[in-house]
Amino acid sequence: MKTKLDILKQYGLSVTDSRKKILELFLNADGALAHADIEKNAAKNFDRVTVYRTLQTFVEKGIVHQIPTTDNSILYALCKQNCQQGHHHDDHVHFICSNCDKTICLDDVTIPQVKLPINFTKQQAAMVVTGVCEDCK
Amino acid sequence: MKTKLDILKQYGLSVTDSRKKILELFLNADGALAHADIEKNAAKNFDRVTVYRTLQTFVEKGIVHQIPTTDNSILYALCKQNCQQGHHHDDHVHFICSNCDKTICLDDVTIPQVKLPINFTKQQAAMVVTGVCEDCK
DNA sequence: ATAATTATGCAATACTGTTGCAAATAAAGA
DNA sequence: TCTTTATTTGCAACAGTATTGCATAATTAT
Ligand SMILES: [Mn+2]
Ligand SMILES: [Mn+2]
Ligand SMILES: [Zn+2]
Ligand SMILES: [Zn+2]
Repeated sequence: MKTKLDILKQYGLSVTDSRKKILELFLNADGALAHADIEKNAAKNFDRVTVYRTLQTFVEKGIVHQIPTTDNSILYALCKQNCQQGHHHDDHVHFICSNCDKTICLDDVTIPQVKLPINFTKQQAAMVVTGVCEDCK
Repeated sequence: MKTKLDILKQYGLSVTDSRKKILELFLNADGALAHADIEKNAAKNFDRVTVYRTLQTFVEKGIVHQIPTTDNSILYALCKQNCQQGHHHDDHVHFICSNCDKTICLDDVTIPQVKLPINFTKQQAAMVVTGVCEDCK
């Protein structure tokens, strides 16, 4: 089984308390986390700034990916595929439950292709579906 | 031709200087606008708070819709279809150009259906594609 | 024209995110 | 293991973003 420590080393990061703690939060979470969630659960011991910097590092390294929202908050979730430095393979759909507010990576639901107008070139695509999740059904 | 005034009346809003001005900005814009854009162009005369409240009202009424981003900013764009109070028909793809940074409503590109896992119910879907736009090609 | 309703501006306040720098910690090398 | 080097952290200061209550001003309805 892959430990927090393994993951940090695998991505070439030095192993520190805050990184271990924040990574643990992701491993135990059943949905995506907002900065505020992490701050609430981890920042008792760590400075706010450290949380910002850790999340930024994790995104850069490809340990977590970001999920866009329309409420001025970014959500973060563990990358499950083989994401690497500056190259995410985050082609799955995200689901936000309007009842329990959890955001879930639907790792098996691939973002469908779309035909863009002529002269538009695609680099990345994100898809967020809102609705009612299986638990709230 | 439908004027600013018509639009405001159509949605049951009282006609005020700030609403007219902000609506004008949207009508003249060739892409989506961030709060900051509006503040920069309109807030010479209006208070910041008024911009917040106006955008909120426009979203509620269905005059503009929001576009999610991963940079802690919300973008707003005019609704072109028949959106109404609390019921947006915003089923088109949004395109963010990584070169010129403009965000464009691809009104003719419909968000494709996705098959959700069992016991998940869909309410809304948003899709944001990044890449290079026709002007920057 | 007047009254009732609604929107605005202002001030205060809270929340969110960034930067520089010194101290602390971790990794690399002997 | 001890020492050196590189990296990370916390703090403080600051800038930017968003929300609220309330008095005043503007708009709409009568
Ligand atoms: Mn995901
Ligand atoms: Mn749009
Ligand atoms: Zn739910
Ligand atoms: Zn462009």
